[in-house]
Amino acid sequence: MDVRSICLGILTRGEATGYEIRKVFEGSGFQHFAEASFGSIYPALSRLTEEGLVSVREEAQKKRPDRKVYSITPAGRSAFLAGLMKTLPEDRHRSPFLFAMLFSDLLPGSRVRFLVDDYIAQGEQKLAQLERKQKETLLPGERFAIGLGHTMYTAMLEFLRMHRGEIEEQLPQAAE
Amino acid sequence: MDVRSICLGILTRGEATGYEIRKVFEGSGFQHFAEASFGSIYPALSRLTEEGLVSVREEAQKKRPDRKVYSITPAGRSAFLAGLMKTLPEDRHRSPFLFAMLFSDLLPGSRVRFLVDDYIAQGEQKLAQLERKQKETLLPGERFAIGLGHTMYTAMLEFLRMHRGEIEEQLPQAAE
DNA sequence: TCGATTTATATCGGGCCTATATAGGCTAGG
DNA sequence: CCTAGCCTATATAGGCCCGATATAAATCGA
Repeated sequence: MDVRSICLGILTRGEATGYEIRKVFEGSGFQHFAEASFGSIYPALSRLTEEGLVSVREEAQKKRPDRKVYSITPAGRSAFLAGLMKTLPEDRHRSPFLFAMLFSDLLPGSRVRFLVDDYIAQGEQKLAQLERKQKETLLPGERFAIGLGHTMYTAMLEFLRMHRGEIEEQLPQAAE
Repeated sequence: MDVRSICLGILTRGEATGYEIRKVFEGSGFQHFAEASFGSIYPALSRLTEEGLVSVREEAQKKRPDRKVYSITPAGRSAFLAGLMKTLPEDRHRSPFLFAMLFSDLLPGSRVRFLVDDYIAQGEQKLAQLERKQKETLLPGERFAIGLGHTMYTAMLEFLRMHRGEIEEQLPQAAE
């Protein structure tokens, strides 16, 4: 989803600063389907303000950068929901790990084993994070999204443990 | 993975045109972890040629645009493998569908049901495609990547069928 | 006490995608 | 038989987004 919609979506739940919007998707168990960087959030909020879809309240703090608290306007809420009524873009998944595994026959067996170990460890961390999140009070949609992530990471880890041997067993012609 | 590496990777398996590189990831069962558009492939191949990592052979066809067939050079092969030996970037997954589900409480129930139906249908198509691909002769790494995709899509579909009720049951305050 | 982390905004360069342009051949349906 | 749409094939421009960097002070931990 584009960063504009991400910002509007967060703001439907209450006012927030750019910094806070970023943190919602940072280490919070949502990264498996949406995220946005500062470099895109701040320009997006500026443009949304120009267009009247959000409003700003500047809290000039003593000796700190001005805290700009954004709120969604009625026009912004309409635009956000209108966006969700149009055809959604397709999912996009990028996995440098799986791409690398495509060429496991060209890599030293030790490298393949390391990459698999590392990927499993990362998956376990994300699973633990999702489980922590599941204990919090969540909206139905949030519970659903977290639950789906949990299911998929669990299935992924099981597959990795079951099938890693198929790419780690080096064929004779490949050098170790 | 960056487009440069994707191009080099394909070319380790044999020469190809930009058009053919694109097609490898188009409807071929690999889209769930890697893809690249023409708009990035052609510039990437030009730069790789300048850098000596690939070489071109121009086949001037009668009344057709020149077919530029690219081959990887020894330097290109080294650079590609060196890239796979460095720390890999993390996976990045974007799902406008799951993002929209986060706001299922703000949407009409009919819209939520439509989106879920559509997403399930798409998932079934991808699963069928992966199963067709599994019947082909594949390298171990390819079989592994396709198998993992199959496992995850299967788990995803099961979750969707089991839990869709949790977001489709509208709470009283939400309008239909 | 001093360094690291956190809060907080902003910009620049670069990478990648979408849409568009060009152009002729093939194929299926009317 | 014609023609519309798709396939092959390369290329560019505009725009979106990310990563890195800059700035600046407060707070927390060793």
